[in-house]
Amino acid sequence: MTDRVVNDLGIRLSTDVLTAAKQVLGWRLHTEFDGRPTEVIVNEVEAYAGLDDPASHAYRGETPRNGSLFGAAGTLYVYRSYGIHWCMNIVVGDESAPNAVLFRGGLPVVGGEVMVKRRGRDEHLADGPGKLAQALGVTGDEDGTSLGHGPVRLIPAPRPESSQIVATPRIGISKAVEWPWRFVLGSSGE
DNA sequence: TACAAGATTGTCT
DNA sequence: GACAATCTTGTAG
Repeated sequence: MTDRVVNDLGIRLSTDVLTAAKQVLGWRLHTEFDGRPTEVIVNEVEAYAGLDDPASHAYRGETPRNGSLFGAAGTLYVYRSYGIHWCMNIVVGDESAPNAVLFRGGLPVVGGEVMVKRRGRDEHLADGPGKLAQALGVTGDEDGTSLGHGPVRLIPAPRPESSQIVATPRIGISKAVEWPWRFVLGSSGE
């Protein structure tokens, strides 16, 4: 195994981005802003392999925009999508391998009312990367914070059976679209 | 300095 | 099913 203890998190996470992506499925994303906690179970992710992945924001090297990607493992990378939405990633590589796992969706378990208020609707609360960030109240202000002790935390959970993990091609990208690096827990994604 | 593209979502037809 | 919204970054001239 290539697992190692991730900075600040006190958890073991593989440095291999594909393995790490499958590891975080079933884990919980917890945020707390203004004393209002929210939490979801991660059920959809995508892997981005930094310098080796044409679809990754890190592919062209470090810029002010993607600087967090080149930070320590366990760092939260938040970027603006299409000028409107925020999307959340966890960095799982290191300075030389800016790998990241994109959180694409989750199941609300805590703070449902808060998420409904933030989203302005009571369904489809977190079934997309932009929706997930909005439901959890995450914005660019949280970019670069630690998922171990920042306002956004990742909580490990027992790993689901591998038979419950479905691999499919990634969505919404124009490069390396055929790589099956999107992982969905159960059959909820398709 | 100007322009094109992007890891999306919500609304309208 | 098709398209508009919206803004930051990267690239070309």
